[in-house]
Amino acid sequence: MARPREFEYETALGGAMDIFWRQGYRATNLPELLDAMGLTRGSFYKAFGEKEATYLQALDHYDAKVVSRAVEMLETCDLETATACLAQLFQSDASDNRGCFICNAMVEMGVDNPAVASKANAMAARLRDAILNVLDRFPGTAKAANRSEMADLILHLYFGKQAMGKSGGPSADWEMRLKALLEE
Amino acid sequence: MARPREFEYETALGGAMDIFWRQGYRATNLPELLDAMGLTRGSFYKAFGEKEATYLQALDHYDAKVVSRAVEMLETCDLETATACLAQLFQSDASDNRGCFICNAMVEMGVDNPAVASKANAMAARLRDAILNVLDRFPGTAKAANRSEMADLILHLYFGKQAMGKSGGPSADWEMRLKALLEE
DNA sequence: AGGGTTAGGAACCAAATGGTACAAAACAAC
DNA sequence: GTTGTTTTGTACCATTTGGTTCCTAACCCT
Repeated sequence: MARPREFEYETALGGAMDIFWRQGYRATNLPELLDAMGLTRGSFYKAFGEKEATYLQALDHYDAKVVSRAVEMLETCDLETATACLAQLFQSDASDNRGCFICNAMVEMGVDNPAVASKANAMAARLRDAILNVLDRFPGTAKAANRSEMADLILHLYFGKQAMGKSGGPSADWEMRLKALLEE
Repeated sequence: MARPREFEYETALGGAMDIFWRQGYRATNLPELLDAMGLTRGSFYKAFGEKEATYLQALDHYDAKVVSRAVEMLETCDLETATACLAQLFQSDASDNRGCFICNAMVEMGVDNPAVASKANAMAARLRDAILNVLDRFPGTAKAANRSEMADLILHLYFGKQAMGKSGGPSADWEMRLKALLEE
């Protein structure tokens, strides 16, 4: 029918997610973005449209890949490793301090880009629900009355840690902290 | 001796702080910055040098004005209002969701600008010490053994709240939360 | 093999970017 | 008022920005 593309859409989108995640939207110019995606201008604009649309798609990709994996991890963890699982959420899993894409997007784009804010809020809500799910499945982990509050608290701690981590300050043992927080 | 300047340095710097705080570094272009500072190009470059140097100075200004005021507030609050004072830290004091300049700077510039990261970390440490000071002055507010941990926890909650606030998600009653956290 | 269709890539573009040059203007000292 | 010094504002600049054009290449189908 026609010439087939020489790249995989998902792979290229993954590259876009990586660089937007690490550098943010405005700090990433087109040449850098194209390089990260392994594309040339022509194919990029044909397949992805504009830079901003690609950023939105990168957020969706983050939702589908990274957030979903975290949610799944929290849904399948067992009693013994509950706090460890929650703590795993906190440790940044990359050598560079890319932090959390949701947090980065909220801070950089949240104010004047409703589409970004909406997606970011939705992902944060997913995370909150998954945390609450852990607390609900293991009644010992928190007082029944305010499990919902506790989930929100942990979510806020998570965002705080991710934000502060980007400037490379001192880090902490979050498993111990969460254990102390939940076992009172 | 010579022609006097027609603007007040501090006032202009305050304007720079405001717009960098609200919009971030990269999202603020020179015309916007000049407008916010009430300056024209000529006087700006004579008095402030480059855009980046102005950003650094704006951070110092934030330290001297905003952070210092918060620290002072925490140092002078009394027992009855301890949690209220801490909670006051959390409420964003502006109509636009500008969040916290320290948090914004960490997320936007922390990774690839060591000067920004250093200043931001120093301000965060000041905030942490002031929180710890409150906990120390009022032994009832937290278990003695881990007051330092608790201060760090509250600081992280603060950053989390400020980061998430920028995307305008649902907010919460932080005075009640802090009270619950400290009175266990 | 040829036609139809889409991908790829380089050249190109207008606009916006941060930063500079320089002449006019406003003051102080004399 | 003249001189010396610094501010101010405009015009200007090179570079970078995101985005488009358009021609060629590659593939499928018949």
